[in-house]
Amino acid sequence: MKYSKATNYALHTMLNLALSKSSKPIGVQTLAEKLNVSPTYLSKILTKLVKEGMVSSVSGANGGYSLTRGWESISFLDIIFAIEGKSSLFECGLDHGPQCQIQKVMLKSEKKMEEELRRQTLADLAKTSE
Amino acid sequence: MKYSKATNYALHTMLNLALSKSSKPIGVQTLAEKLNVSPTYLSKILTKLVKEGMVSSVSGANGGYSLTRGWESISFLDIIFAIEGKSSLFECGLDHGPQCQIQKVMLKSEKKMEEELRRQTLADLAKTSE
DNA sequence: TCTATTAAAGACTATAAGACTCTCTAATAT
DNA sequence: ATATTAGAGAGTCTTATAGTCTTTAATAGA
Ligand code: SF4
Ligand code: SF4
Repeated sequence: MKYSKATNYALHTMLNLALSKSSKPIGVQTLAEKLNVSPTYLSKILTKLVKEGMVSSVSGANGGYSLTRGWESISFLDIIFAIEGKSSLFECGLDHGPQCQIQKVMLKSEKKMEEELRRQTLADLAKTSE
Repeated sequence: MKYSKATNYALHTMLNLALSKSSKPIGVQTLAEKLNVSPTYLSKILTKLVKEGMVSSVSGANGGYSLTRGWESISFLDIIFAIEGKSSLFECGLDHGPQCQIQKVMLKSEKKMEEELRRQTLADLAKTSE
């Protein structure tokens, strides 16, 4: 069980966008170079972020990507969910009701991690990384 | 990012072993039937648990698997680590030193989950599941 | 000592998910 | 119009998971 590389790229890209003071959008070409990853691949990741409303994009010349207003409060969890999906890490396929302790424990521990990831915002990250 | 099925099987098998009052070891055949999984596959999972010292095995007629002494204090985390390995969920491959906030956050959140998983023992599970 | 039984090991196959690439279309600034 | 840039979709490559099959080692009991 590992985070996907896409999540890694997404986190770094969001940080790059947050650190860019420019008001101009940044092209995927530029962003991809910093991460040493192919532009077309990063493009798909960015599209997911756009669909979740954390990033806005503009096509055409001088187009590119930029963070949406309110970006400061975007959390690590938001970014991770955008890429990995929101479903639980543990799924047994069955449902043996409330007497099932296994799911209860697995779910609770997962929530603890999510809680922490929700607490960390992009603003925090940008502040300590600049 | 999902837990593997093997982890699921391991947790259920450990629970089954804990609930079995019999002092006789239980064969993989029997254990596999309960989970509806092939005996040879479950066997590999059990071997991992044996190697971690949580389960003891005896070959030959009337052989099988049983929990080792001290099983009550085995935690969910122990079982999960035995199957999934102990390495971090987030690995970027690089090391940009202490100013890297991304790793810091990811690692910390992971630890929160592990903390919770370490708190839950097999004894707790068996008690509330019998 | 022989045989049935059971775990362990290893090679192998199958399926699925992740990590891309390529090509084409749509939007937009100049 | 044209150049530039994002988006969408199909297709490929690689890796990890999931699982099978076969052989060997250990042990109980006849
Ligand atoms: S006991 Fe819980 S975890 Fe296990 S199969 Fe039933 S619902 Fe799933
Ligand atoms: S900044 Fe941190 S997470 Fe990103 S590549 Fe460097 S060490 Fe890894």
